[in-house]
Amino acid sequence: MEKRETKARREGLPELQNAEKGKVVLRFAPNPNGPLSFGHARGLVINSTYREMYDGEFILRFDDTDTKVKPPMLEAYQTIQEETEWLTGRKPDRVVIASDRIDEYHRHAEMMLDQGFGYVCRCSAEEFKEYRVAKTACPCRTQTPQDNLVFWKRMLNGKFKPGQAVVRVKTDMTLKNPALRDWPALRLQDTAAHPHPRPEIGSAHVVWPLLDFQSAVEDHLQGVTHIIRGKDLMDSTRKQTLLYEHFGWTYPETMYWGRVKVHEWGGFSTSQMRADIETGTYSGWDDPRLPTLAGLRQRGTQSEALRNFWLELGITQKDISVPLATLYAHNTKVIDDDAPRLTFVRHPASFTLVGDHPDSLSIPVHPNHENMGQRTWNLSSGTIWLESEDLEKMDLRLKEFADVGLHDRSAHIESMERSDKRPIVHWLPDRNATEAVLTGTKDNAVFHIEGQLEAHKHPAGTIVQLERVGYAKIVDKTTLMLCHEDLGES
RNA sequence: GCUCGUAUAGUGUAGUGGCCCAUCAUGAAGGACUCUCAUUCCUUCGACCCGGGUUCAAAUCCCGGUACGAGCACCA
Repeated sequence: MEKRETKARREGLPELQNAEKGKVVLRFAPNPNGPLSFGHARGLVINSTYREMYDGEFILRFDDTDTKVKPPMLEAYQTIQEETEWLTGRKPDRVVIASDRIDEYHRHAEMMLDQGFGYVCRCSAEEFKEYRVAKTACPCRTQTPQDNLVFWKRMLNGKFKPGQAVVRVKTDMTLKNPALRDWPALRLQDTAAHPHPRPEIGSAHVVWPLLDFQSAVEDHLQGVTHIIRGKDLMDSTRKQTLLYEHFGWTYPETMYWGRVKVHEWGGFSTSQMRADIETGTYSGWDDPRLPTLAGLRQRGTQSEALRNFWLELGITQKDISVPLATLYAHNTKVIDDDAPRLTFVRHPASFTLVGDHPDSLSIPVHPNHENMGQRTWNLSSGTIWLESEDLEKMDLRLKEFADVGLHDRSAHIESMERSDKRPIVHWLPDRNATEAVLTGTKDNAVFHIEGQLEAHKHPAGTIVQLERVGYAKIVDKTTLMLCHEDLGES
């Protein structure tokens, strides 16, 4: 009987190992070389949800220690904080910027050299690779701490060019895993040619930590207790654990998730998107075709839907491929109850109403929620719009109104009550219609559909349901953005 | 090549030796409700990678194979 409890389907995320309520510290550390993407959302959602579960702390950390290969984008520091707040529903408890902490990393590098578990290596990358493969020590490995500190000062003073010297962590050249053998901790960057975009940093430093060192030291300094990240960083954990042993620290608990691919999106990289935006392939970071948070928001994806999506996937180490339909299903659940109904007649054709009918019509804003009020349509002109795709059938039921028969350009009212099984179509009196364009995406292309939109007072940003068409976001008076891909139109 | 990791329905996911002829969601098909091709509700379909072993008992433990992914960057 008690055992049924344990067998019941687990709800939400699994428990954290070694976690004490109120004492859990988590972090998410993106590179600010662009705004956040769909994949980043996983790190944000999982880590911030654990913060919630354990009443702990959540740190947003900018790992901006490369000025050349992945140069940070200045605006991203702000954007990412806003996006984090949007997605997680609150500000991070702490924000740490790695480039503000260079002195701290230098201090630890010096400790490492002084205590003899690190050394300044002057081999080239190619040379060292041979030593790594051969499992033999490079000549620099046996230098005394005194010598290492001298070389260190020379690194700091710009006496070496990038590539001429690097600080390595002494591990063991015979370790089974080649990735762990005397891994590099800090290197030189030509910050004169490639200054850091933050004006307060600029060209102030030439010795910069690599991710494994920076992240390891910072996690310790911030008291991080649990690290949950992609399994591509598993070797990172092993490297960092070796460093922690040297320093006499204890490594946080770790969990990993696998790769996620979205069927409809190929492999997008931040740098590739950046290039495509610059060449005009995409309109901006918020282009609805892009797998960025900005792009998803642009098309009306709710943060709650994104959270539910990632929580449902959980943190398995399996590499998976999911269709966008899964995300859309979550989004539909979130938005439907609040989405006012609106009529949008695509490719409209004008008809004249023939027959007796009232001058006005009242239709609920939402069929399931009377308290959302009524929309009132004005029929006095006797002219209506019908969707041209609906005209194949000559007998139609105008939704909420009347059965009509179509002859030429007129719609003859045959009955106000529903009298048979004729198809129900959406329609619009011209007095309540304005021209509008519905924008959507399909197969990485943008399409526009012209039509007549029902007059409304919803502010920009409102998610509405266009009856028989789909959910859409109101962009401005005459523009709508389709929330979910695939309309069968192009 | 070396190292590490993962393998449950179409797609995701629960399950850590007996409650499992396997959970939940999504998807597909059918139906109910509805004056939307929406929402809601109901029904049906459909899976433990392969081969050995341990055990009274294995999706669950062990070994081997296969497949897929990641790391071996002076990127993150």
